[in-house]
Amino acid sequence: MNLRDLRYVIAVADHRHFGRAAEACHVSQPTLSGQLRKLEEMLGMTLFERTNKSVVPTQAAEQILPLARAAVENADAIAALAQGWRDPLAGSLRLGVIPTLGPYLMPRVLGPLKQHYPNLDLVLWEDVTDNLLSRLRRHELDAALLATDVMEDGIVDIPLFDEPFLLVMPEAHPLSAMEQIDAARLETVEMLVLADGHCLRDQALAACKQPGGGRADLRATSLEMLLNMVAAGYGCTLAPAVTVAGRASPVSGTVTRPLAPGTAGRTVRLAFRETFPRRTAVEAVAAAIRTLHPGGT
Amino acid sequence: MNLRDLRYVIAVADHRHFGRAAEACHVSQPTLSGQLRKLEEMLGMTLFERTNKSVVPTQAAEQILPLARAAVENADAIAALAQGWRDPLAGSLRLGVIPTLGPYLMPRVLGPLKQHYPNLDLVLWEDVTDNLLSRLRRHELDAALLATDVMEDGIVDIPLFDEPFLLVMPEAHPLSAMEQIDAARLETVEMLVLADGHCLRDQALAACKQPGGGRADLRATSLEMLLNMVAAGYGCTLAPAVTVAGRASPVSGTVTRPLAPGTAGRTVRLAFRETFPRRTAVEAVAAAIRTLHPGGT
DNA sequence: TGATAATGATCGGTAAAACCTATCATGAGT
DNA sequence: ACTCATGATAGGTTTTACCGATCATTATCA
Repeated sequence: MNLRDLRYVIAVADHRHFGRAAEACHVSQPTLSGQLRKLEEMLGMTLFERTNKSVVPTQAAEQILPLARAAVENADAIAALAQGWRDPLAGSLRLGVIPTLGPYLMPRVLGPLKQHYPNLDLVLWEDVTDNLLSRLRRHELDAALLATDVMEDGIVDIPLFDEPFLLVMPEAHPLSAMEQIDAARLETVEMLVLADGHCLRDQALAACKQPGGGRADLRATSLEMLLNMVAAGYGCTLAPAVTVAGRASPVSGTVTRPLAPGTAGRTVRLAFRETFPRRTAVEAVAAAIRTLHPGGT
Repeated sequence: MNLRDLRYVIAVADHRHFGRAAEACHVSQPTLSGQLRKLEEMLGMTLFERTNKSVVPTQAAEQILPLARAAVENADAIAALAQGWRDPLAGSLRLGVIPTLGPYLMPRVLGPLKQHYPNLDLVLWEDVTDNLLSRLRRHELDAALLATDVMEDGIVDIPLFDEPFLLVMPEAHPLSAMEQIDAARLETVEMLVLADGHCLRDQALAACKQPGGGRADLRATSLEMLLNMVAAGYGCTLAPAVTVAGRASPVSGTVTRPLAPGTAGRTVRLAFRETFPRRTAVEAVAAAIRTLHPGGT
C-alpha cells in the first residue's frame, strides 16, 4: 500500500468521478484507474461500485476512507513540519551554558539573536561543564557555551572570545591600593572559590597556585554569592571580566582590580557534536556572541 | 513521501542501527540507507545524526516520528479492515425487506444464516417496495427482498419462491363453508387491503378485480392490523401463504381458505444492483431462503 | 602497532512500478 | 444515427526501488 494510492482513493471518493479525480491528483485517468484497480486487488475487495453513470464507494471503502484521510493528513503534517525545519535557522536550538557565563552573557545575546533570526528558539540549560558535556553527548543539548578546552571525542568547538580574570577583594584589602595585580601578589591572597564542578573554581585555584582549594568552611554555588562573601570580608576571588563588565556598579563593599596582562583568564567556546546537522544555527549563535566582543579570538 | 520510507524511519529510530533496521524491514542495508537519504533530501533536513558508533534521531525527527507512526498505523488498520472484508461472506449486508414479508420470513432465515456464515451481519431495513428500491439505487441498501417484478435499470434479482394468496374472512362469512375459493367468487367479496405503497395492496385488488381500492374509511398499515379488521367483520382480505403458514393458530375470529390453484399469488425475489461487488453474499442469502422453500422457483 | 570486525556510505546494474498516449467498449442524450 | 462522456485496456517509456559488491572510517584486540 502506498500513500499515493490512498490519495487516489480519497480523490475518487470526493469527486465520484475518475477523470476529475485524476486531474486533482495530477495524473492521467488511466493511471488512476490502473492504480486503483491494483489497490483493490491487493486489498482483495472492491472499493467503488462503478457504472458509466456513477462511482460510489462501497461500505468497506466508507470504513477505509477516514483511515486513509488520517494517514494522508499525517503525511502532510510531516511535510509541513519538515518545511518548518528546512531553514536551519528555525526551530529550537537547545543551548547549554555554564553558570558563570549564562546570567551575564545571555541577556545581551538573546535580544539581537531573536532580532536576526526570529524563528530560532534558543532553549537554555544552565549547568556545570561536565553535565553539559554529558547532555551534549546524549543529544539532549545541541550546543554548549563553555569556558574550558574541550577534549571530548566527537565534540568540536568554536572559540568565541578570551576574557581576563579580575581580582575582587573587600574594600579594606591592602591590594586595593594597587592599580593592577601581578601573578606573584595573586598567590598571597586568601582566595575564595566556587563549589566543585565549576570550571572557574579550578581556573582560579590554578591562577593563584593554590591547588588545595580555598576555604573548606565556605561553599558558594553562584558567583553572586561568592562576591557577597568577598564583600563580607572573608577573602578575595577571581571573577571573569564578563561577570563584572556588565554591571552598573561593582558589588558594594568590594573593589575590583585587573591582573597584569596575560596572568589569568579563560576562553569562552561554543561546543557541539561534530555531527550536529544544523551547524548553521550554531555558527549564527557564535557569530552573535562574537559581535558583542569585537576584540575576541 | 512514501509509507515505506516512513517505516524505514521508524525502524531506524527503534533500532538505532541501520543494519538491524534494514533486516526488520526485509531490505538490504544499502537500500535502507539510500531511501533514507533520499527522504532526508526531499524533506530538506537531517533525520538522524550518524556516527560509526551511534545513530540518533534529530529533534526534528523526534517530532516527526509520532506522525509517522500514526500514518503507518492507519495504513495497517486499512490492511486489517480489508482483511476482514476479503471474505465476501463477512461484514455487514444491508438488506431491505417489505413489511408483508419481513416479520414472517426473516425470523426463520436469520438463525440458519448466522449459523452458516457467522461473520455475515445482516442489517435489516423494513419499508415498502418503492422506498427500498430508492435506497438500493442510492447505495443505502445492498439488497432487498421484494414481491414484485423489478423493472429497474441496473437492478437485477434472483427469484426465490412463489407463494399463493389465501383468503382470510370472518368466521361467520358464507364462503368459509367452501374448501377452496375460485376466482369468480373472489370478485364478490368485500375486500380489505393495506394502505398505499404496499405491493400486496395492488396485488390483492388486482386479484379481485377491484381497481378502485377497498374501503376508503379503513386504513391498515400492517398485515396484522388488517387481519384484526377481518376478525372484526369488516370484510375479507388476501394474505400471502408465508404470513399465515408460520402461525401456531389462525387469528381468532377468522377463517382461512386457499384459492383455486393459480388464481393469485406472488413471487418473492431478492433484488440488488447488478454492479454490487459482493454477489456471493447476496447469493448466500438467496440460497438460505430457498432452502426454507424447497418447492420454490 | 598492525590485524580484524563493525559501521554506514557509495557504485553499477537489474527488475519492478508508475506513468503516459492512444484506443476501446458501453451507455446517454440528441 | 450520431455525438459525447464514462471508465477500462494496451503498449511502451521513464522512474525508482532494490541488491550485491565494495569503500572509508573507526573501534577493538592481540
